[in-house]
Amino acid sequence: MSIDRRKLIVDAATQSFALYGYKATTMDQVAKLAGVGKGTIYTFFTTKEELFDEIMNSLIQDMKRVADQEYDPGRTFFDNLSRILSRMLDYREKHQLAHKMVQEVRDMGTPKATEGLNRIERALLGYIEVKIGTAVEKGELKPCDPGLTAFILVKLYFALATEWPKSNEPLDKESMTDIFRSYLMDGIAPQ
Amino acid sequence: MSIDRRKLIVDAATQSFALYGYKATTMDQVAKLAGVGKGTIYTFFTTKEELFDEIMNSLIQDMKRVADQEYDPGRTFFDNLSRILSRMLDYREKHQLAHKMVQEVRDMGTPKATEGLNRIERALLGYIEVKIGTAVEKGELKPCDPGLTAFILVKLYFALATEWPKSNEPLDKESMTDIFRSYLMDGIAPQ
DNA sequence: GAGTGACCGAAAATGGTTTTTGGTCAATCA
DNA sequence: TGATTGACCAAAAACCATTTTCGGTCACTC
Repeated sequence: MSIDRRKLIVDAATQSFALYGYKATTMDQVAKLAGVGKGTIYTFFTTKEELFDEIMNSLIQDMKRVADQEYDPGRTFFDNLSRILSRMLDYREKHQLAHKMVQEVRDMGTPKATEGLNRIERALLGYIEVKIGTAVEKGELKPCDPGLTAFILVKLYFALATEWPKSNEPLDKESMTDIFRSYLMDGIAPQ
Repeated sequence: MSIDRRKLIVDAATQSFALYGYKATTMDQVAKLAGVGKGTIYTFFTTKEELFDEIMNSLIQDMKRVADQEYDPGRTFFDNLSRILSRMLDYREKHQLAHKMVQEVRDMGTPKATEGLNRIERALLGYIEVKIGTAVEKGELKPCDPGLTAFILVKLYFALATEWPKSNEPLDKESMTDIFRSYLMDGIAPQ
């Protein structure tokens, strides 16, 4: 059996997207990196977009794996939540491809990269939504709309982690957990 | 006493900024609209930016006036809060100049327009911060960092009002108030 | 028949030229 | 004589014709 050309292509493309971003990686470059003719790419993927989509799928799967690693059923919902969200933020910063996407969206607004980031966000929301459903069942949370609750928790976490520091002292992980607990678990009504 | 040229200029500039945005209004145009020579503008404002800044000051002052109008000391903190925030959102949509700024930032990212919107946001945060301080004093809220709390409340409100509808059914004003009450007043911990 | 790379049209980058624009200031009022 | 003006300037932006790049195809090769 000959070498797996498909894998060669996907690996080369992953590397190129991570290094140069979506817009700046060319199909010629991917072909050369993979050591295959350009035409060969098009026997596996009909367009550059489709190739990118597959790679984004893998990225999302990987993030899910990492999130699962962080989850500990022995801990409370909010503890797990803030650890998972913190880990996801970290992933976005440290993982080469994810980081490049963020940068490309910020600096050039490439539509396809934006779409990719949106898919990641939707996947994260879906993931948290499930965890919320479980927490509600286990009685760790009041009954609530899991979709809406996921949205609130994720948006708030990201706003605190990325926008708050723009005009204030950054919050460390523990403060974030405390804030989440006091504002969202207990509420800020007196008593 | 001759006509108030300064006012002529400010009015003309306000109209032009509202109609064409920051980038697309030229000092020549403002001069012509105001019916004065271009040089005259520079006897009152050293740069286009300074002229714009003064107009933004007026806008912010006006928003504050509108917010104050919405405030009713007889109502609860959360009721006032969500009515004020809803009114501010509405203002940004309906007020010609504010609306044009939002559009210009979205479509072209004009730095000076972005700065203007940031100033508005900071002013709003400051305004809410004061209201929170009062509410804490009156015992309507637990003691908390008013700056942080204002950030959380405003960010969450705007996310729910502008981002949530992108992939969900929009929330009407009453739902928003309910959400705020149940998530932030009472918290989502059981009991 | 799997694999390739020369080739194609469309889109984007390039760069040199023209136009616009924020800001100045000598001339001109009043 | 101090307020007002608009021709003027340099720098930035807009334009536009030309070239280059790039995603995708397909006749050819092995």
